[in-house]
Amino acid sequence: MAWNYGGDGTIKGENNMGQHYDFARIESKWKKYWEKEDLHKVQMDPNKPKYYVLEMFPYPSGELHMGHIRNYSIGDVVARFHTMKGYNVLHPMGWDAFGMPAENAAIERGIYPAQWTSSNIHSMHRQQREFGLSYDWDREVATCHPEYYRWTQWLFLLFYQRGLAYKRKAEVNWCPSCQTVLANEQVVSGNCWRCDSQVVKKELEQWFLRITDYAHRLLKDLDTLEGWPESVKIMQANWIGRSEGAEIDFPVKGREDSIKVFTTRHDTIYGATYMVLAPEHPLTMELVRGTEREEPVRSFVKEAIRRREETIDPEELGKEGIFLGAYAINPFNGEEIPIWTADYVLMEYGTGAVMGVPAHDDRDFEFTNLHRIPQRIVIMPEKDAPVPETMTQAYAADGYLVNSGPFNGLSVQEAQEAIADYLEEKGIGRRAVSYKLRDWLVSRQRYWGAPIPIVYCDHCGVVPVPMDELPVMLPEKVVFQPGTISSLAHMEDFVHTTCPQCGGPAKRETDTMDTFICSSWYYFRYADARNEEAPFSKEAVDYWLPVDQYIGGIEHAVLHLLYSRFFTKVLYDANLVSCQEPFTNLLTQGMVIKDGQKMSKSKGNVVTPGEIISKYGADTARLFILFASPPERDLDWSDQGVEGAWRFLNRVWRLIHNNLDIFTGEKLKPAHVASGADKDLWHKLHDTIKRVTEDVEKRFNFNTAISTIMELVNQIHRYREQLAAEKQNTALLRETLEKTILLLAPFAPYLTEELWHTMGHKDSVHRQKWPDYDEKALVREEVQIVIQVNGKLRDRLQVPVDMDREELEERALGLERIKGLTAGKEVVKIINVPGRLINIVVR
RNA sequence: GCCGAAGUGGUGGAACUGGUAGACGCGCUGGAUUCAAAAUCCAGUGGGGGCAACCUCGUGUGGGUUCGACUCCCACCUUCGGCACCA
Repeated sequence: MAWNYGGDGTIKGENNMGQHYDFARIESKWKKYWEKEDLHKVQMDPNKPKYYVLEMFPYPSGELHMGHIRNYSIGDVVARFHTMKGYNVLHPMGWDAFGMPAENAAIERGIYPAQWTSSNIHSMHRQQREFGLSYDWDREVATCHPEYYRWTQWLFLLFYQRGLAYKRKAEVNWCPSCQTVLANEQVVSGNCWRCDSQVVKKELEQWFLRITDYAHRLLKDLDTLEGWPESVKIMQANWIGRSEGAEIDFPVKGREDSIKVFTTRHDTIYGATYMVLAPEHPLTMELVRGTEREEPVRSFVKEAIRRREETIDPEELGKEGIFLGAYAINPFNGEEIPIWTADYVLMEYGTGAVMGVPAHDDRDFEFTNLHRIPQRIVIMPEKDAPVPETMTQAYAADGYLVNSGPFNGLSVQEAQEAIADYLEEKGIGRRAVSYKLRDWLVSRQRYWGAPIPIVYCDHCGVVPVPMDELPVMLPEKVVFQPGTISSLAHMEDFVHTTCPQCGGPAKRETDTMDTFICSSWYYFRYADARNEEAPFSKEAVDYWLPVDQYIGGIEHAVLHLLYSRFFTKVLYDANLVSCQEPFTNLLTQGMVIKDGQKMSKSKGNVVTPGEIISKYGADTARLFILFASPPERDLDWSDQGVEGAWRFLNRVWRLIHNNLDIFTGEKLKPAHVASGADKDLWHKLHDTIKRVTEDVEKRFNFNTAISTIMELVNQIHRYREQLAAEKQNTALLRETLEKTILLLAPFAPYLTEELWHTMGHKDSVHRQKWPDYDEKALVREEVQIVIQVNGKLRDRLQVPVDMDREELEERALGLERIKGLTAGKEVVKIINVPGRLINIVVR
């Protein structure tokens, strides 16, 4: 495709109109130049405002895909733009390098995970360089390197010291295919987030991080994240799931115990006709012990738990339950209500016990219908309305209390206050808040992860590895063991160790950490990536953090993004960082799709970055991706669209090369803008600068930024073609062409660098200042006014901007077409939007 | 079921604060250039009507507010995402 070129980059031959620019030569030339010049290396500089732009680091799967390229192209424009704007820009890249695929590859191909990962990193790193991404490679990190995971382990111990890491036996999510446990966030509609297998429940002793301690702050601080999409904040808020309500103690008849329930509808307390305990609730078996119901209840509980270990299809779960033969006493009216156990009550939420109010809760309504438990209406939508005998569905909305003793007549809101006050006065309950968020399960029964730095000693029990003995090295030469136990557990050399406290024999923890821990702090490490004394220095993170602009996929809305916020708050509390939120602005990019579907090998619709780069080069690929749609939306891949981007860049190339005479010869004087065509071009240039600046800076609408530059290029072409050569203003043309190249530089870094030098400049285009626009150039002398009659467009007028209102209206009314439309009618009023339109309202 | 986002030409998308709907690109049609092609350049391109000037309809559907609505309000439909026995 690229032939017929001279060594100096110009096109040879008589007709140079028809050829394409030699992207391959240009891109390899400038790539080397930039690397030699360390163009993208950054250091702390207190004299410059900092800007930290970050793309979510990738898992090193082996090859970049278009989603990556989109992610990096967006980040690169933001980085380059801010550099040109005078910021000290941190733009790093690294590898989320622990995780399952490396183990699978190891088993399939007989290659160690470390080797496989490292070779993947190499090839992806090379591709990233080809794309001309402005990373400071000196800060590159990989989470699987001991120099990195040493500090991941250090942070785990920090959490441990602060009481935020603990081990407990719990019912946890187990993925049978990945052979490991999963955090709640990693179960998507009952399936494993990674392999989509159905997840089952298992009771295991596991490590947790106490994220629930931070539930309140994680929720509250969402309000401070003005630069985040509403949708992500809502998803996090729903995930944290705060509910306000009350805890109420129900004494058990004939016993000392009482049952504590959590409810958000304590106003319906007089409607409670039964009580339900979760099958695992400690009182469930206790209440039936030694009675004739012990056996049936035991088998019910067993069965309920067994069902959870098999399939979890909420649709199939009915409302099974069994009466325990015991009664609770409603502390408000002394009524005795039967106590049941049922599998629709979860031990993990609230108190594991609920009061059943069938008349005002859909689930309770269903349950009582099934098990013939009475219902009692205590809320009516209207005050003083007759209370019906029966109902066909529960009434869960607002209303007024009935059948509720002294609280009758109160509204739901009033009753909630009054009843909560009453509970607290009598000491039989209290206001309470409950969260859906659970502690973060971080143990993984996998080899390829950061070892949890804990040893178990027969004498001393659970002992953390001292921080100065880190890292606990992951042995690289692993032999994989099929089965349910991590391969690490089979490595005797790893397992057997000595106790750091007593020196006696001890065993290491053989579970590794969830890789989401590794990715919860990497953005801090970039600030000080080679620090061997600490995860990072306070000085470095205080200078660079928080991340000003974070860019990545929406799929991490409640995974990585929630965990990272949690980590940041813990590090803040430990006085290691000064920010409470890690990411000031968040951009969630859409997917890259083709033919209406996600690109995938099985569908055969994959376009690889490699093939695009060899056919068109990096600039074309980047330009197309940024032009085809705004970043948050899905991007429809189109081969013809790529062709369009390619054509445009060639058009820019020719625009410069066909005007070379302008850039050589004598130094040109400042532009004198005289003729109408000059003024139009001058205005267009400054209008373009303004619009591109705003599109990139405020709106991230790179598609419209690029289309605006295209319009400018089209206008320059027209100017050259329609004006006789001697009438063309070369000074204006030169300024226009130079600024066009500057505006395009963040989008097409290679081509613009080449053309910048072609124009005679010696320094890199990427070290230039972003062009300013001249307010004077934006002021038009004439404007087009739209003339409407009754809101319909009927004519247009070209008038001086300063024409006064009366004259303008007179002119409008005098237009032939308007006269025809207003003849014989009464002009009711005239709307005048200055500089835009006149609307004549007639009757 | 609950929460959220989005529906605009043949197509990707634009219209930023209620003020010219369809910028820019793709595709298509016609023309220039060429022996011919590729490449490039120019012109046209929402539907219907008219020789034309123009008229008329048109932003998922139905209402409403307004001089004026893709934009605001109400109801609904479709698609996509999140949550889902959370008391």
